[in-house]
Amino acid sequence: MKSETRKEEIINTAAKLFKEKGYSAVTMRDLATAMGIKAASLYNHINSKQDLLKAIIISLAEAFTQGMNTIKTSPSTTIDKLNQIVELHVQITVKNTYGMASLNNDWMHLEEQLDYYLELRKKYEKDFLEIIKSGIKSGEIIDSNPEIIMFSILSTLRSLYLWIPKKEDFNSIELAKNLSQVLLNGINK
Amino acid sequence: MKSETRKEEIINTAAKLFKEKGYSAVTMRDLATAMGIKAASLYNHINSKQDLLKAIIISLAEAFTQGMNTIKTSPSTTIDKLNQIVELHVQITVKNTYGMASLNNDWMHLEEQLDYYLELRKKYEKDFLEIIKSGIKSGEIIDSNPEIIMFSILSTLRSLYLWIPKKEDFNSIELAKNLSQVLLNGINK
DNA sequence: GCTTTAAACTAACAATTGTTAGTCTACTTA
DNA sequence: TAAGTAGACTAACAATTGTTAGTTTAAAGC
Repeated sequence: MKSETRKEEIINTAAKLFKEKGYSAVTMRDLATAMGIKAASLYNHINSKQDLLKAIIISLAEAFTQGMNTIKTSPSTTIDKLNQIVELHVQITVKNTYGMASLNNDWMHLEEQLDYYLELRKKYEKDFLEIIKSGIKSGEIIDSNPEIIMFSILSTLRSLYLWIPKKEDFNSIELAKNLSQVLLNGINK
Repeated sequence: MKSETRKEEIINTAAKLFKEKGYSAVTMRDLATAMGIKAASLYNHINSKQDLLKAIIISLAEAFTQGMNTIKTSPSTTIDKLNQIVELHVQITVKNTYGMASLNNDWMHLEEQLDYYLELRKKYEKDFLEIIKSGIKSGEIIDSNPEIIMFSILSTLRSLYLWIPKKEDFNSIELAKNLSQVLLNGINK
């Protein structure tokens, strides 16, 4: 049984660098330096640069897919489902802030896995839109353009990685509550 | 007097490619191919790859700065100022969808101009936050965390380039109106 | 104490990168 | 018609890229 800890250390360091400069601008020598070793040594643990990106992005995309599946099949109101979606994004982003940058900005550099990623994303947005549409139908949310509603919420949630602070005392429950309030009820008094 | 048209054609093509793959992943040979010429020929018109990024980003950043200056000194209510900010983003994004991708994702690859860009961005966010805070003080908008309110609105506006359609019949006034409605009044009925 | 193994190293590779120098071609203008 | 110019070209460069091969080191397990 192979211990994965060193490999995971490399993946996490890679995610951090990818967030700072983007996948394409990070060289294997950059990554090695950040790990305190030589570039060639990386290959005792990983197969390729490409594989790092895949490891970072696909696991995140699958976490979102799984979360959405739970939410959409739950017997909740539309408003509550939207709250759960906010919580899902906050929770995943807090756990992997660096990786979220790659998911948002470097997915196009996936190669064999690109089609799979696009499938997952398409499905996620379809499910999201379905929830909004059914909320409009039931009269729970305003009868505005559903695409614009989704776009507005999703843009904010996808940008969370840029804003979520690194401090330890940070309260993710509080943030999710606050965010739901603003996203669902607006700010106009 | 040098005619700028060919140079601008190159800049626009570069912006388009930068949106698709990011600045670092686009080679000068990619750009040349997209222009239908050889890489070396590009240098009859431009100084460097770096200069292309600078030309794309800085002009946009300055447009936002100028727009914000107009808005913040106007004698409007907070709600109206926020409406004007939405309009500003929609208008600039419609005019330069490709460039907005670089502004959002490739600013860190600016070199000499990086500090200047960061200054402009910092100032913009400070002005934005000031508008929100004064709206809370005056009781126009809800007394929630101002950073979260700004983050929520700004994330949506900064992601517009990903969603705004390319079709000619697209109505940007309508989009701005719709977006303001959702961002300010929320979606909860 | 011997063997195995995880994890580092040096050296090198072929391909790709941004860029420069110098040249040719075809309009435009005097 | 001659001169100038905008804009393309070929050829080449030095540096950097991801990656491989083969070797050394030091700790763990028998």
